[in-house]
Amino acid sequence: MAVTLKDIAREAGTTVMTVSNVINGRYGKVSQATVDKVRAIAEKLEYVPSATARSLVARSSRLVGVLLPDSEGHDVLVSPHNVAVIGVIERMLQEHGYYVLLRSIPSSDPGSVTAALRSWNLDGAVFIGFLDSQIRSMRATLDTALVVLDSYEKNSEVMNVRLDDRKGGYLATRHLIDKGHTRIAFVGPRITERGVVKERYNGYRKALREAGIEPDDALIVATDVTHARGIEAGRLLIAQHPDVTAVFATADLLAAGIMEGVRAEGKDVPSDLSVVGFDNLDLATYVSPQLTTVTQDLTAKATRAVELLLMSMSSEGVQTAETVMDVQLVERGSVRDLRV
Amino acid sequence: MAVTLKDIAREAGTTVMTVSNVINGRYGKVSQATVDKVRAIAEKLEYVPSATARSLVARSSRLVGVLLPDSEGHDVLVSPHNVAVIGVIERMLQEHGYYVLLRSIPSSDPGSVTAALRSWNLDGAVFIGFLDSQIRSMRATLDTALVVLDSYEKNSEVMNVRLDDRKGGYLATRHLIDKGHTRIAFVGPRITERGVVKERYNGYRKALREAGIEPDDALIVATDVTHARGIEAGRLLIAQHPDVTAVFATADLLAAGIMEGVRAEGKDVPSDLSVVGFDNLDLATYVSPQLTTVTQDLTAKATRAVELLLMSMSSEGVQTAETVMDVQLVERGSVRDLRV
DNA sequence: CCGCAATGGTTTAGCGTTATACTTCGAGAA
DNA sequence: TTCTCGAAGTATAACGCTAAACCATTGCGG
Repeated sequence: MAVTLKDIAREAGTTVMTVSNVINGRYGKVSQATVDKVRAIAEKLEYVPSATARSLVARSSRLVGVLLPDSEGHDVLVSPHNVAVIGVIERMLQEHGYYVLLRSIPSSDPGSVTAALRSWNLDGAVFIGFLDSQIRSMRATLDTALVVLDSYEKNSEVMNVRLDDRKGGYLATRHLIDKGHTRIAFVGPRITERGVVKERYNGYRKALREAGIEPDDALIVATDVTHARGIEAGRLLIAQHPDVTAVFATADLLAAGIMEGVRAEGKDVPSDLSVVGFDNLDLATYVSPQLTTVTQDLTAKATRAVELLLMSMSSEGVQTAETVMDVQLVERGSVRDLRV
Repeated sequence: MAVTLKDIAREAGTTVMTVSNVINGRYGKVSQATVDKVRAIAEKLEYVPSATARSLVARSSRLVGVLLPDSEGHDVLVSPHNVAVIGVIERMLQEHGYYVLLRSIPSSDPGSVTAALRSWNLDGAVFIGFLDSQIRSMRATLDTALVVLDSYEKNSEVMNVRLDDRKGGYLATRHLIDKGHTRIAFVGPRITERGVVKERYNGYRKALREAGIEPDDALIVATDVTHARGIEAGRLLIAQHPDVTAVFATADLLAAGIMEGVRAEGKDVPSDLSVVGFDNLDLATYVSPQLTTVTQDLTAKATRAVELLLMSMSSEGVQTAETVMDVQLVERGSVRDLRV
């Protein structure tokens, strides 16, 4: 039995409404004496207002849904990247008096789960790592302030915060070119019509073109983003592309695998093959040589997402459809300078 | 404006109560015709019951708090280990119709934040990765079903699910002994009065003793659990303990660092030094040689925690004070067999 | 054709809050 | 003296839902 306003009112010999006024600091209508008495009693009884009752009358729950694709025990929540983002989001929202409802969404029928969420009268929601089709289906059932992370849909309906992946791809490739490389492979998931990979690929092409190098489709290795597949890719490059001196991998996991694959073929990184990754996971500093990679400021990204959400919730009429976060190259030891 | 029972009732020409009965499948009191009509309308209007209103009357929120220590951007939520656990917990609770309220708790004054959580009338809570003092302070302000993960307090008040760390330490050390090692170092955080490290250390001692080897305090290296510190530890071992042929590290991160430190000194794993880790992170298979390590079944652990919580919430009067999860050794490539 | 039960509802009240309108009391202005 | 006004409350209703008690109509055995 939680303590309610009623309990305090009874003990203070006043009405529920007066107690409510005191608790909420609406002192205009209450004498100092009453304020003090009520406060003392509330303190003594360890009163905590009921969030459910409040949301009911306020038509606002102070609840923000953070939704992730359900990955059957792997992938998205597990990605260190997203985890850090969630941590920052939670802390920021907490600071602003919001609570985070964490929810994994099965890839089949995402709409049904979002419908369930609607029952909580969310003030806002953050979607992390969803496909565009899923976003649409979820958006349809969930009607709140919304910020999406890392979507590539040109959907002006939702606010989106994403990386400048193209620049990332450009930076990585450009760096390799600057170090004298000309035969540069691209290793990543299959390139689709639009999306992260496509953007990174575009950056890669741009850097090549700028340097007067014609992109060669034979140097594209499509593979899953896992360490094991990285190893395969590394071996394959060594075995079948002796002319290739450098690789741009779209993920550190892949890059780390490639490094190992190269070693498995009796060659070495960076002397026989230079590698640049993407993400700057902790892992990048655990491997040896340490991985040169493209990094993003996760905190900045999460912060931006929350800022947008907060603005949108306070309905200050935001219309920043898309925020593109900057990206940087971190030079470490996995690239060889061919010019010396 | 969310659709309410009232809206449906109006459209169906009946009362709110009847609609409520239909929605909740209490068909005893309703004619088939009415059931069909109401359902059709509810469907059409995309009615979703208000969770807040329901919790208010039901005195149960279907909400479970998952609380983590606030780590200022690092440590606990970030630990891949906990992340996986949270994922499993969320999924299981979701299956049982519960929602997860994720909350990071500042180490200073944990009680104040838990008080805030009380406002949500949580049905249950899971504490992950807290110190005993924090657990006590939080327990005091939060009055729900509770399961704690990885506590070492002998606190029969709360249900606790933890690893068999002692066995882990034993298994790791025993394995090294079986492979012919006798000078075995212990690398981990400082050993405290009680806790994870102490347990693992006890297992280490037990294995040594059993083999007739007297534990030598000189072989204990106390250090933080980071990759960088692992490197230092590895170098130190090579430089100052040439007689040591094997190490048990209490964390994979540390073990991976040690392997690199060894290499930095121009030596090799496992030929010059054998290494066994603990945790079986993904990382363990990314390093080369792959790391022999102690593994736990995270899914089983999370599952057990949720089972206990569910039982406790349905107040079936559980009193399993402590569940100790089993642990296993995974043999990979970081241990040399000295007997051959 | 009365009484009684089943069928299919409706009404009332209450969960813990808050917004809004209304009351009471005393003091100062007209 | 009456009128007005501010201070300090109180009373009522509403948020969306459910439990529980309360009708109304029909059908049927006695």
